[in-house]
Amino acid sequence: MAWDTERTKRLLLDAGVEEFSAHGLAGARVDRIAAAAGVNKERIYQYFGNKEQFFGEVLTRELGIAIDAVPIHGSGIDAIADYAGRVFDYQCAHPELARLTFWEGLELGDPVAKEHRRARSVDKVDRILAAVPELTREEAEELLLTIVTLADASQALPNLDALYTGALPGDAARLARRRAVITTIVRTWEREPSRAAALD
Amino acid sequence: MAWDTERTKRLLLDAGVEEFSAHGLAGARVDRIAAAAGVNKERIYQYFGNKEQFFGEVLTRELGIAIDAVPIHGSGIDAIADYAGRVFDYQCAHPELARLTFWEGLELGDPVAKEHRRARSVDKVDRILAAVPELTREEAEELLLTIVTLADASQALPNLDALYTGALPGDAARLARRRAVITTIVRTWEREPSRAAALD
DNA sequence: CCCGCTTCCAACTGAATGGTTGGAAACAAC
DNA sequence: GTTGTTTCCAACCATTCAGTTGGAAGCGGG
Repeated sequence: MAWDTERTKRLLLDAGVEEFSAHGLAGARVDRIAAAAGVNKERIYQYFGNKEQFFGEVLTRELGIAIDAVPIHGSGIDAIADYAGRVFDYQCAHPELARLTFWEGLELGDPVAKEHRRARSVDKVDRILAAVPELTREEAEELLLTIVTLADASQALPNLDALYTGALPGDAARLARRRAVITTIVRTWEREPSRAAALD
Repeated sequence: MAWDTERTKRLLLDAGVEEFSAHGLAGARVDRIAAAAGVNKERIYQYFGNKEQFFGEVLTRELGIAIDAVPIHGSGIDAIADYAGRVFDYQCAHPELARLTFWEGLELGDPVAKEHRRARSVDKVDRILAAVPELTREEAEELLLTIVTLADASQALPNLDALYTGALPGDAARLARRRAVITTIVRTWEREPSRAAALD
């Protein structure tokens, strides 16, 4: 077979998603990633520098895929509620992503590729504002943060779920209920004149 | 000085809070904990078994303190909103706790001292139901989960905050706004006839 | 003051782990 | 088919880490 370095890189990134999602940056084992990818671990250092930089690449790739996969459509608060539901669905389908995001927050503090991701976030906020012009920018920011936090947490923190609802992991009815809670919360964003007052 | 094993244990637990909160279970270093406590690390194994059990003790103690520190008072949804605000304040004052909770969710999956904590959660839900009898048990559970998730996340995940609001860490005005968002969300729980319908 | 018991620790160990290296094999150009 | 370059890997290395051990020092009881 001919050289196919892109394939090798992709194999490593795929294995990295699994490993980092499961164990985080400190807990991940470079040897395991290489073995799962069927590639020598030296390749990781050659292609990506070191473990931490590699983690950054993994996270950046997954985040990029996710943000493109869930666009905002339509207008009105229901469009945002619909968006929130689809964010939730995406997280359910790709639970690694929420875990990666949380590992990043805990282990790194400062986000990787900060500028790039910040720009993307501003873009999302712009789209929310375009869909619901009544909101202030700050309200839209808080709304987006709330959506992402709740959707991510429901995937990444099964412990809270088990504790507060007694739910078993993978309970579909539970997931549907949680989804409904989130979309309902989003819809309240427009019906609350007191909200704006609270944000003086 | 006389023997004071309780003091030694407390020193270790205190140092454990710091270390585990900062680095998680996998990232924490037993040597660092012992050094910070001014105690030999062998004491950890003698008193607590191993690193993971010690982590469990640390988390259980902190959680116990926290749950007692923030009770539910009064009745009506405003009492719950007030409770949510105080949960938020407590998390701000003790940011280690949220991080410990998140580390647990990511690294352990299954909660430590599950039965005990589950019972305490049920008790909290009971108190919410007592304060707001119109809620179903499931609604109350979702409400509590939402409160805890949002309050914890705002402390444990500065990366999301930085990304979506561009806030610098430690911005007091930002914190106050976030607090208002959470209490406002709580208050919507009673005004939404559609919520019950959504939870068929 | 001595004896049994507990608390404490310096030093050690065995196993992983992140990262490196020297060279073999695949490839392209000529 | 020879040369130069790039991809790839087995084996290696230095370090770090969780956990152990053997014994010193503090303690209460007689």
